[in-house]
Amino acid sequence: MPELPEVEITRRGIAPHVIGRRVERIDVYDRRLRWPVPADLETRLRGLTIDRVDRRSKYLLFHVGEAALLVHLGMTGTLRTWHDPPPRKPHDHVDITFDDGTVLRYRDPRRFGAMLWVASTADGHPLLDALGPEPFDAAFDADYLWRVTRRRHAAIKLALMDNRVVTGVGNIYANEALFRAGIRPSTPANRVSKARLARLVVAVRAVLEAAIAKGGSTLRDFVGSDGAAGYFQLEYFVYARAGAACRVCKRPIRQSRLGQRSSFYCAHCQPR
DNA sequence: CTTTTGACCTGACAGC
DNA sequence: TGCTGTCAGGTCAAAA
Repeated sequence: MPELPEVEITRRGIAPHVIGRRVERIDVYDRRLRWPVPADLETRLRGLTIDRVDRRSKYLLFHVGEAALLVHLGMTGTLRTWHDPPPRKPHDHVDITFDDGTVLRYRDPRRFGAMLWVASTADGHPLLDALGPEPFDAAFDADYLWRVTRRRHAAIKLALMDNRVVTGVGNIYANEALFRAGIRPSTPANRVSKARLARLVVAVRAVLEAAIAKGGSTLRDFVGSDGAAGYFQLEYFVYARAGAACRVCKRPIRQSRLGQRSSFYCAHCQPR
């Protein structure tokens, strides 16, 4: 579910409730996430104070001194804070209780998410070390995109969704950004001109910013840290709109498949 | 190196 | 009311 905007919404919602708070207890009800929740997580984290909450790609990092708790929401994960949490429901896998009684609850029906321990953020972590630039980094520009796509013959949409190229862009926002940039998703990456890559950089940032401003996208189950839904799905130009009229030219939106993911585009607004 | 495919897991929905 | 098949926001690992 969550792409960069939803993870960022989660981060902003949670940070004020947990920064400066000391972890009093950790209850892991089900360790079977994408990787098992480390058996020693409780003993490592208990008693430590959260200094900062960062987002890197779609990962959240709860910094505690040199170390950090790393959380990924997978496809269906949500993190919510409660002052007085309701009874645990199925798929509520972890509760972290702070010294002021705040409870941070991790829920993830499909269990594609992760909760791991990073011993030293200075030393890096295998999941973080190979990541490309953040979309809002100055390093993500047309020259950079041009350089890293020279040997890529596969579709530009696959490059855009590759976290080594740029982080945080998933299926929804890749489709939306390519529409805004007027680029057909199936175009081989190395055949997109530098001028159009420059448009793509602008479009990626614009769509992510707009989504964050709307609280992210709630398709099935995403909610922010306070339980509020997002509304950006109402502004989609192409995603999940197969057969519907293009908001710009009124021609039908088409659907295809690239790398086992649904792709949506307007054949007129996104010419070959 | 790039590219493709399968795998992980649950729930929702369409069609029979 | 079942049952089966398909699809879903992610991304890793293996194989080509």
